[in-house]
Amino acid sequence: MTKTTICIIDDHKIVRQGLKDLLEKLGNYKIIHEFESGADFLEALPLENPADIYILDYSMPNLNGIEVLKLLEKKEEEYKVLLLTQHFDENIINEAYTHGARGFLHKNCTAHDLKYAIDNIVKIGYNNVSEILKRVRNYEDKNSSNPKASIELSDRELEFLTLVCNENELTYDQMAKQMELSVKSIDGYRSALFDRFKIKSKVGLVLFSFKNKLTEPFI
Amino acid sequence: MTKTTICIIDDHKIVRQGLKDLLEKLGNYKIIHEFESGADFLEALPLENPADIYILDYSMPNLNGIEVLKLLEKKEEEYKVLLLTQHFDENIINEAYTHGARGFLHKNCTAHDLKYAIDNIVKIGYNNVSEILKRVRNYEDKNSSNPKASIELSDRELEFLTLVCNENELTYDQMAKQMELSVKSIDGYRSALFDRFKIKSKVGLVLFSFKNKLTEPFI
DNA sequence: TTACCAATTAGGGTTTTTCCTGTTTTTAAC
DNA sequence: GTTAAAAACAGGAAAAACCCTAATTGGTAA
Repeated sequence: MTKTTICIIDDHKIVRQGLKDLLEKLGNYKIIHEFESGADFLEALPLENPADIYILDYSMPNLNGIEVLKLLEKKEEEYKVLLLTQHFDENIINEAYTHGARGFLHKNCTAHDLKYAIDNIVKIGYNNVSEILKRVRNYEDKNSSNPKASIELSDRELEFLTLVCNENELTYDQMAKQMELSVKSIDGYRSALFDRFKIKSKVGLVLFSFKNKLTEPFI
Repeated sequence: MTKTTICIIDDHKIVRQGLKDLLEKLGNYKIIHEFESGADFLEALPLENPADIYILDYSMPNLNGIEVLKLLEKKEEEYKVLLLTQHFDENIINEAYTHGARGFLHKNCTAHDLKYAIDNIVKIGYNNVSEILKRVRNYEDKNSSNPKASIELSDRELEFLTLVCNENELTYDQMAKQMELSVKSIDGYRSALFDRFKIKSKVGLVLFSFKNKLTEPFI
């Protein structure tokens, strides 16, 4: 019986090791590739001997799992990706599925869950077709009326945003002094980001920044 | 040669598995206990055969690593704890050390880092004494002038805080309507929380709430 | 009953934020 | 150099946030 071949993309050595061990104990699985970042993985494509399934971590520095999925979508080859996450987040699941993820698992799942998901994906293509369809539909609905904000930030914008999200609770006046700008320039940055992010308050800036990991989280 | 005995406390099976595998491959280490939550671990104390070192995950549901450390401090027995974290956070490191952690590692460390830290802790008691002292001193300084805020919240306060941290970016006026209170009552809640949390702005409320996980994070 | 506490409401003030419509200065491109 | 785009700056006004002090209400403990 040929074994299911697997590729793991996760920045944590320990997680890679754990998965490897777990899977090989389950038998019938063989890890044939490992990458410690999304960038490394993408660079290595197309693989000479593709794996049957790609286990991809969501939270990685630089490129997170969703971003990797988006880039994979553009490739000609098909990659069956099972996304692994630390926390359970509806939005991430929805977005992952709309960008081609075949399944979704929490890192705290049992060996049985993992086996079940992998086998389903390899055999049927998806872990749970009806759930995926539901989520993709919902997510696209929401997005059509609310087009994705651009989150390209200039150095200066990032500096401003960092000050806004800073625990010192600076006023725009104080930010102006720190950035050696007039309050009016700060107001310009504020206004520009409000427009781009479709928000309407300082708190909105903080929430958006956290949600999109634009500034260093301290949590 | 007797092996160094280890206890692992981590809510993720995969991480436990990975650590176990990694350590046993390094030789000279033996995992003798595993717990999947801080609560389980604390309940099992005192252990019949204590481990030489306790590898504790920071981010766990219910009780995080710091909270576990705080409860361990009250015990008579001594537990040499090496704290593992996902993200690198100065505050967590500082707080962990002030509450008795012997060492600190990022989950993405190498097997060598892990081995080095464990051996140091078992032999010397601490991973890096001078760094720890520095951090503990700094942290206590900050805390003495800024005593810990009380984070007991009434139902109504929590409701208010939830609205503040809500993505809808409500004004206090709108919150008043939703909570069926006058703006002045809302202002009362605001002011009370500002005092208790030693903050001075709406953004401060959001940051504090996230930091202390007072409201449901969406991140 | 009285005294007290917490939650709520009020009035009225200052500061900050937000939102306009502009102008000037810098930078980059041709 | 000219020109176009981006970044910085301005005045002013309305809204919201912030900060006092104090009164009212309702429950409850002495």
